[in-house]
Amino acid sequence: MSAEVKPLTSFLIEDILGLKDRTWSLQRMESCSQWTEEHTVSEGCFNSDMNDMQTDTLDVPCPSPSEASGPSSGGKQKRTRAAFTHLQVMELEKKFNHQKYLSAPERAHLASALRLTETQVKIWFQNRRYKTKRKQQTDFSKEMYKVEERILRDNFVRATLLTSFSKTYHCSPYLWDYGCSWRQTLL
DNA sequence: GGTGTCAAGACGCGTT
DNA sequence: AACGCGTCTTGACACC
Repeated sequence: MSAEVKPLTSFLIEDILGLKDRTWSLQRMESCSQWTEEHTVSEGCFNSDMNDMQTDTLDVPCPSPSEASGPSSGGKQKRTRAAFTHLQVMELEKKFNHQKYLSAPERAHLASALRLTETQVKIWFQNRRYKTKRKQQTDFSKEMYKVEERILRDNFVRATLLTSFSKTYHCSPYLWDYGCSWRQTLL
């Protein structure tokens, strides 16, 4: 790959995926140079069938704590956070958009194709479902807030108009049902 | 330093 | 008992 192309492809992928804020992602894209050389970012870079995926172009993720090598040299071991590559996240998202739950064989298949552990795939889907639910809840809350706000505003306008009307025509709006009706009354 | 994101930990629950 | 799930929290990391 030429030196001019690499940053551009990296930028495109980060821009499309909205992941510009991660410096490690750029570094990881460097190691996916073979992939960026041969493909453009669009639907169908990989076949949806994971059998056809180019697994050799996938970067290896940072080891999770459980996978971290060797016992700690006394005391608590520093927890490390695995950072999945763009390609791994892309494929996971693609699968998630297609189905929210995976069977055991599907999970095993996806895990081996993405070079992740089954647990990592399982946890990713778990977190992804929770994330979706949380977003739906916050969106709903925002919508409800807007509705309530509109109702309050409408009520205020109605009350103001009613007060103005009663003052103008000397009619107590609260006495209409008690014989006042639309007749003028002396207040 | 505060904040947002994300993988993983912790916990309780239901199912087999 | 083992497993997967939902839910919430934690710790690492990046950005401002």
